Amino acid sequence: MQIKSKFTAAVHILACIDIFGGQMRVTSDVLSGSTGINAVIVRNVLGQLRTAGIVETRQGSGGAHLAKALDEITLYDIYKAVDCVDDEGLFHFHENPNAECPVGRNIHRVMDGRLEAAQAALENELKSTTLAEVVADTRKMIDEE
Amino acid sequence: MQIKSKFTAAVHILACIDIFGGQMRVTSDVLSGSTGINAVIVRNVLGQLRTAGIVETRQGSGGAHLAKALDEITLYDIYKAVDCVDDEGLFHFHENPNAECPVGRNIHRVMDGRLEAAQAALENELKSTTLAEVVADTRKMIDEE
DNA sequence: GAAAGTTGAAATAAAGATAATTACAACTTT
DNA sequence: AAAGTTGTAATTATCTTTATTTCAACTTTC
Repeated sequence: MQIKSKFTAAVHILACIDIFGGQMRVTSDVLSGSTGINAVIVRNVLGQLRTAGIVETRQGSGGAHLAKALDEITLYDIYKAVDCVDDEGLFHFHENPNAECPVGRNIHRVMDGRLEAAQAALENELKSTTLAEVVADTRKMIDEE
Repeated sequence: MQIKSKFTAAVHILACIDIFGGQMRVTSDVLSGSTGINAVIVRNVLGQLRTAGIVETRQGSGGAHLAKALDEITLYDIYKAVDCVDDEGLFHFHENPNAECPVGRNIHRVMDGRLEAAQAALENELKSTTLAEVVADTRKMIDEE
């Protein structure tokens, strides 16, 4: 079980938009080349990031741009934007517990609060880093190569 | 994307073993009946819990028993036992980032530490509740019905 | 305004992961 | 010996994720 690669892909994409944005038009083809991800999938991710107000793209002209300052975009914003986790939550229950069984009909409620707390802990951690840090670290690594 | 239901299933199973253990032989069939999960899958989960030293089962005789005190089993122990998350970690990277691209060949390293921290936050939260609490809450809910 | 290049989006296919099912040998108890 | 159970392997089904194909709508440039 893994959180879908769309999340890390989105971070990769945003880093590229910032780092290459000055030098070239960062099209879905360019991003596909850097990430190894199919260009249509890249466009889907960009679409979700656009809906979330994180990037700007336009039909025809080509080239994505950040819609916010790097330090105003957290990893959590990206994670939310690409829908890593739906409304059901990160944890999954089996659909058919037996309502005849006293444990079966209560276990969900007993667990819910605790699982939400665990998910919140993960998400809070993601809120604590911004793209600014990620890009700064990436630039540093590139310089040190 | 969701953490596989084997985790919540395992918690359900363990709660049943404790709550019904006094009254009946808790076989994989009984557990299948309460959870709605196929009996073979239940046996697989029990096998993983046994390997982790959480339950005891024996061929032939039938009926699972807890191998530890309820307050010595945390949700994290169960989560680990059933292999919700493999060695690759909770977050998933696309396999083929372009090594020619300076971002492509560095982004993984940049993100790793932060993603591990997020995963650790989730796991620490799971460490903070024991089966004793889950079972106590379940019994309370049953009594209040 | 035509050509070239791009985005947005839908539909379909491929690949991978999760859960269910079938089948049966090994084991315990009665 | 019979009945019931576990452990395990093999297969199938279902669902999710990712890739691919296709094309209309849009911008820019010539």
